[in-house]
Amino acid sequence: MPQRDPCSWNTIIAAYSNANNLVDARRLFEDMPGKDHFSWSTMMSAYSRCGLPLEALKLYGKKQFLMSEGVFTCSDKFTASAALAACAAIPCSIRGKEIHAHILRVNLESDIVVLSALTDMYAKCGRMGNARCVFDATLEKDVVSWTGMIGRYFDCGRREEGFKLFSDMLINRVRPTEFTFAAVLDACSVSAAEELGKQVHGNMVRMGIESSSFAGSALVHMYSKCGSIEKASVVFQRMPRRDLVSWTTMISGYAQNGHPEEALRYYELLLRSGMKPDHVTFVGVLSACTHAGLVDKGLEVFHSIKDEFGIAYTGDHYACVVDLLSRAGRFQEVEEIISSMPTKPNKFLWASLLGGCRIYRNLKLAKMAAKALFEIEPENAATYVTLANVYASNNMWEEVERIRQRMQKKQIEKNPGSSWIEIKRQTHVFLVGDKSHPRTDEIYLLLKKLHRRMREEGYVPDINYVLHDVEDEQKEEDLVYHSEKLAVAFGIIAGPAGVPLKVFKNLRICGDCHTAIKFLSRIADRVIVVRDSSRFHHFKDGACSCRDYW
DNA sequence: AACTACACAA
Repeated sequence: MPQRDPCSWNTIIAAYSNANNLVDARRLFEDMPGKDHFSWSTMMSAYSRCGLPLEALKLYGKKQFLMSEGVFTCSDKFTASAALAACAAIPCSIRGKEIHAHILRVNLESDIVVLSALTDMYAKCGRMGNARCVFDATLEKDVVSWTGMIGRYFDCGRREEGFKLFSDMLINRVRPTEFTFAAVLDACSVSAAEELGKQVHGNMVRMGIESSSFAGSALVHMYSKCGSIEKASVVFQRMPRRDLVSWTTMISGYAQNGHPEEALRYYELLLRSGMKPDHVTFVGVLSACTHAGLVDKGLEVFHSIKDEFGIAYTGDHYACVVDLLSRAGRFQEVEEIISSMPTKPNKFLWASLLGGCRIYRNLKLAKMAAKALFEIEPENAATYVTLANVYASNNMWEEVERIRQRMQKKQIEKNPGSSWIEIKRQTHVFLVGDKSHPRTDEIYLLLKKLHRRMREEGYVPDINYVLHDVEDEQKEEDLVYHSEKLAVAFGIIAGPAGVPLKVFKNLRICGDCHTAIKFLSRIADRVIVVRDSSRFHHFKDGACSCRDYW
């Protein structure tokens, strides 16, 4: 190679860094005579991007030392923001505060990018107050300053403040980018605020940025999570460029919304388009097989991950395949998979297994799964309740009582079940037996009336679910007033006619409610969608999209 | 050259 000037050294270091080839980038970096700011910041960013923020900070320390030796005469904003980004990747980093102090000393606090990085660092280290101070102190905020702060509010669940800031941003006439919309739409997805999401979609159309694959995927995701799979599909069809994320979003959306065959069809289309699926894609495909009860197809897909696509299994893949097998009662194969795993099963794998054991009353494996779960997350009430259910279904009532006592002693409280429904952009939340809603009288009257009709049509309340559900301690008559039934009844009363009712629940839907809502969908002639903690149920004409396989 | 970054089932 000919004699290289600093510029060509840097070019090659940057090329290696961009290819995430840290080894060669670092080798060149070490060999380079007269490293400048560019070399240092490029190397640091590469470490952060590859998940090695501590290495980035080590380099920053070295550079600081060289500065004190007089090698550098001035500080550099690029290096400073790279250092802040590294701190942001380390939760609770106190190094960030030191770097902040240094930035103030060398007068870099007027650079807008440094300020964004600083805001982000504080927020990601859990210091929302400090982050907001820096944000407020940023004069001439640009779209990145706004988007970053908005996103951080959503990250920590401060939804209202995030939306408020988004509207402030629009008032300040800062034009959002697809980054901004992605953050806002994600917040809509989490809370299933479809009306709001729709309005945001409208804004995007007006600004002409809905069709990029980045923002388009966020839209597909939002509509899927709100149970509007048709709208998700329309957005997907209209996207001029679809990347792997778009496809994966669509596949998972179909899987969750009770269209496993569509999910698998889109997986085939994806393969035919020549794109290569990644580890996330397979989570969606496997969950489609699980929901459809297509066990052998699922196993075929599972094996293809490694054999055909050469992708290493993740803990999530193992959890998916155990879910697939457990729901089908194929415990022999579950045991084989667990013993062949190179890593320790994660909590989701154990929870899936425990869930399957409840269906098939498999006490032996239930005990094993519960034991593992008690170690991983001793505070989780669901483990106790499910294990108690397995004992109950084996008529081992003393064991059930023992678990109850153990929970009491450890003061483990069950997560209260709640359901909610959005009507005219207002969210109405219900707890079991809730009488706090202003229209409680109408709701209870309607439920009583519907209950009588359901009985006439052959509905039998399933008292088993008094025990089986997480909301279990209710007496039989309380089944009628489970939160999901209250929300559905309110939807029938207050929701616009002819529009599907969409109810959301923080826990899994109760089995009796599942049966009852099937009847309700026919009697009230309504499409009722219930999104519970694990999936969607689309009820129509007395049947559910899950075909009772859940 | 730096800051914000869409997909995953329990």
